[in-house]
Amino acid sequence: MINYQEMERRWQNAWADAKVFEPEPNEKEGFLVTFAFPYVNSPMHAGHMKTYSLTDSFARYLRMKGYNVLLPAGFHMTGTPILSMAKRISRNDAELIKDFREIYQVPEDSIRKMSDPLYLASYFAQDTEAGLKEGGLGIDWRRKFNSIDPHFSKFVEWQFLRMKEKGLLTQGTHPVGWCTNEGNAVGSHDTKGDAQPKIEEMLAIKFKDTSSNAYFPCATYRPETVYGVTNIFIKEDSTYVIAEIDGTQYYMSREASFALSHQFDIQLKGEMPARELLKKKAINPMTKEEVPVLPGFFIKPDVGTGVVMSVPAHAPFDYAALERLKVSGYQMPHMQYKKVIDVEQGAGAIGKSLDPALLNGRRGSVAHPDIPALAYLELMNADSNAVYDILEMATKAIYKEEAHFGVMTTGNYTGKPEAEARELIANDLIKSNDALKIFIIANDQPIICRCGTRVIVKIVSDQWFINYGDKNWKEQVRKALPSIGIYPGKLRPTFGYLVDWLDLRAAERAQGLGTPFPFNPTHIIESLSDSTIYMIFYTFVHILNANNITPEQLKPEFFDYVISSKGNIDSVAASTGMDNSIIKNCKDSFDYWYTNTSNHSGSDLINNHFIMYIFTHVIMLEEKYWPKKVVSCGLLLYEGQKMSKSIGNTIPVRILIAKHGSDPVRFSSIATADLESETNFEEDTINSVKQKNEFLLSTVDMLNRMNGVELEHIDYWLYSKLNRKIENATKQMDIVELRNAVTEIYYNSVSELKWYVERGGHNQVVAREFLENIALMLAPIMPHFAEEFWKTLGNTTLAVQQLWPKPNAEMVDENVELIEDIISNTSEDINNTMMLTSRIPANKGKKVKEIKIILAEEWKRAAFNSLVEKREMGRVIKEPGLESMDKEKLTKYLNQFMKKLATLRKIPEIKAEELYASFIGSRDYLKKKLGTEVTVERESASKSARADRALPDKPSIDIIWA
RNA sequence: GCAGGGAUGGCGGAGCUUGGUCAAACGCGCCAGGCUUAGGACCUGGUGCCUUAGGGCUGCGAGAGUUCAAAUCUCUCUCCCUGCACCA
Repeated sequence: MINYQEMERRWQNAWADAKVFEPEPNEKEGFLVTFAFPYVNSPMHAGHMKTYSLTDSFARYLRMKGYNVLLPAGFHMTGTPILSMAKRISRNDAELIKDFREIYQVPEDSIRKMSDPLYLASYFAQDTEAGLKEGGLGIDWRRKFNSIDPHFSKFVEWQFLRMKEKGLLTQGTHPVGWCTNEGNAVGSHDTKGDAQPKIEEMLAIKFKDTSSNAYFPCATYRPETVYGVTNIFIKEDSTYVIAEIDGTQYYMSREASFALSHQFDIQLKGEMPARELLKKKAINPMTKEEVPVLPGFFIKPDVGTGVVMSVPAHAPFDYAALERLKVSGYQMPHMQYKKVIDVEQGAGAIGKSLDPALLNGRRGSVAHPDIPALAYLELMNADSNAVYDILEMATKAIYKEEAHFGVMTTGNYTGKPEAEARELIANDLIKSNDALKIFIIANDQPIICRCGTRVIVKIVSDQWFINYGDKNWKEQVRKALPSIGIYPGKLRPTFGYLVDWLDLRAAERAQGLGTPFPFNPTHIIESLSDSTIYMIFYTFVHILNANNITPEQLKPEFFDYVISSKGNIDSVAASTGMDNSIIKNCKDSFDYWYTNTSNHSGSDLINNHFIMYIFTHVIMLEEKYWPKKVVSCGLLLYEGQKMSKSIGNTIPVRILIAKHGSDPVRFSSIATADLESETNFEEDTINSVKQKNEFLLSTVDMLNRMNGVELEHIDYWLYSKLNRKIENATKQMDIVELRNAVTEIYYNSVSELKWYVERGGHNQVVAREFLENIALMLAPIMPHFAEEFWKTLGNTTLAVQQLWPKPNAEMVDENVELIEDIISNTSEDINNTMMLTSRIPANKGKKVKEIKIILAEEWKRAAFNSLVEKREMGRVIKEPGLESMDKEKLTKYLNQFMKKLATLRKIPEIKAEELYASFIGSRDYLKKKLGTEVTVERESASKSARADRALPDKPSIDIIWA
């Protein structure tokens, strides 16, 4: 049994001793391979490790291909998740502490200290580093840094300085989810249940109170229905207030006045009892009609403004509320339900958007086409008394239907599609000051901050953005994209799309660890924005460290010189106080490593990190330093399930490695699915890998027993398989499809080796060559095992320092492989046939005495191929070499193919004699396999009645029972 | 809603770019046999349906089409997954 822990430590030490992973520029071509540096707010789990080991494997592959490869690593500590983790610890969050204790096995005293975000980050950084080392990643640790190191901050400051000069930073306002208690923006990691606040825009249309100067701000998603308004709804048992915005007074619910106070400058001018409001009338700003205010049972005071305009013809809730009021005897004026949108003009049909299962065949029989809201309810076999869910469903359906097919039948935009009219009307209303744009949290459930406060929308002003929407910038990126290798290639359209999609992006935040934003030092640079070109820093950070360079010395002109080749070295030396040689060293190092890069990350980062990485490189660097490869790798499932804390299956990878060893874990995570797919990590795979590894190691004993000298048919076969394998595996490794490569290198090899032995292969030289190549090709994926295997095969060098095998095309021999296939197929055919014929009554009680394998005569292949080519029997008969044949024999043979002529393909050149010799040589094998006497004969010499059935690639079989 | 990706056997998952060699790789599961005190592991064979000689039939989300020939090309439909931003 392999002791993985012991073996892996041994080889990790050997690599360290040989300094394999501490490269410096040399005469070879350099290659900088990076993975998105770990975010250290929790321990690394198997999902993270998948990306890292995949990157390591690719780096190892490139190294064996002859590149001088650098794989560095650092840690990401910027931003709020670390902060919010620390806050949860200081709040004594029982759930989190339990996870840290039980899943992550963090010691008690460390947990306590984790209320300090810096402690927490450095704890997990150390833990992650240890995990990466145990995983055997070939990382140059001399270059380690983290994103809040003062040296690195200088680099980020330089980046933002230059980006501002290029005009790529802009200021503006934008809505964010906001916690009023903590006073900061909240993302999903700040909320209970990790819910992402969904911010949506609504319009509050201003209906003027006829008896005062105040307005009813009616919140709506559908301003175009303003033409169909019959009344206004409020919640009669809620508290309303008079809120003043910019000198204008509005009636709104108390809750709304609070939520909107972070979007507008609101002055409260006192309460307004709902019963007073119910006496009022208001003017529809679009139609100038006077409408009453009524109580609506469904109004939620905490959504929008708590004031809603009622469009009973198109809104099932409005319709239901009015009808219920009528029934309850509420004193109300006569009103006409006005249909303002028609779907049939737009090729729609009322009810088309409803789930057919709900309809029960009622579609088409619409009783009230003039009141779509009612029509929908009727189709669902409901009416104004419908329960909330039914009303909700009807609302969604009508909304969808009308947005899709609706055409305006009233107003300024009569005849226009509803979707278009909505935009136009909204703009008109805002322009004429008849509406306000408001934002709401649109999630179905209220979003609650971890501190317990309900999250609202705040408009942040003077916020700095990176303007990824800049036209010229986008244009440059579009030009750069075709020359960037994207793996998997399938993602190229996505990247193209994202280039168009990416727009303004906040560049700074009020909270979190990180680099102060140079143009507003009370804020920090947003955490994705400080990590777009950080790979540059790896190329010279170790030089800075070794020479004790202080952060203050890292002036912008230093980075200008090293990265952008601007300025001259003497003046940089003078202003920074650094030696010329150090600066030159940094510049040379950057130039050398940055010409060939490959950046790897999980597929979840495509639409932020990856795309920002490309954008920023293109704008900040000379073309020769632009990205060369980006590799996105699919996520990881654990035993078929997404890793998630709530399921409790986030497995810290160190625990997995301690249990199984790194190589089996690496193999199971990176080699069992193709690049873009989710890998399903299963312990079963681990076990089967371990067994195959044991088998491979044991082949050495088998080798030692081999004594063949002459090359035989089966040896050529193994050579052929080997070289074909090398060629295929290389192709797959080049495009980072490790799974396909592994199928070739590992799974197929094991079965080929078994076949080789089973078929009597016994040439030590051939088998050793095969195994050595397997060992080398496994080295990128299971580096420790590969070393062990390589050594066991008698080598004293390190596999990691060997070159990747080159295929020898001349050793690929289709003919030999084909013959082997024929032998194997024949054996299977015989087996099947024996089974079938054993059931014949005539054979009852008998045993197979002998099996005759009868090989076709040489002319049969020629005649067959000629038929495939000529398509006519008549022309085949006249072929030179065939024209002298017995016509009857020839046509009888060809006749069997005529009805399938279209599907036939030529049989490759196999010499009948060669096939015969191979079958003769395989007699022992077949005998053993079939457990009976086997004779091989030529068709011409056979006395069997079945002899003439022999085909060129399919010998005739005659089973003799006795 | 918009965008991208997908739908293959009991399951996972190839193949579909370049239509035929595809009843469909590889793996798992299942069945039978061997080995074993037993189990596990391992080895052999089988695993759509039918079949008394290597054969036939049905089949790759649904439907239609192109073709001598389609899992593979075209069109329509249904369903599923992912993302939609200031958040790592």
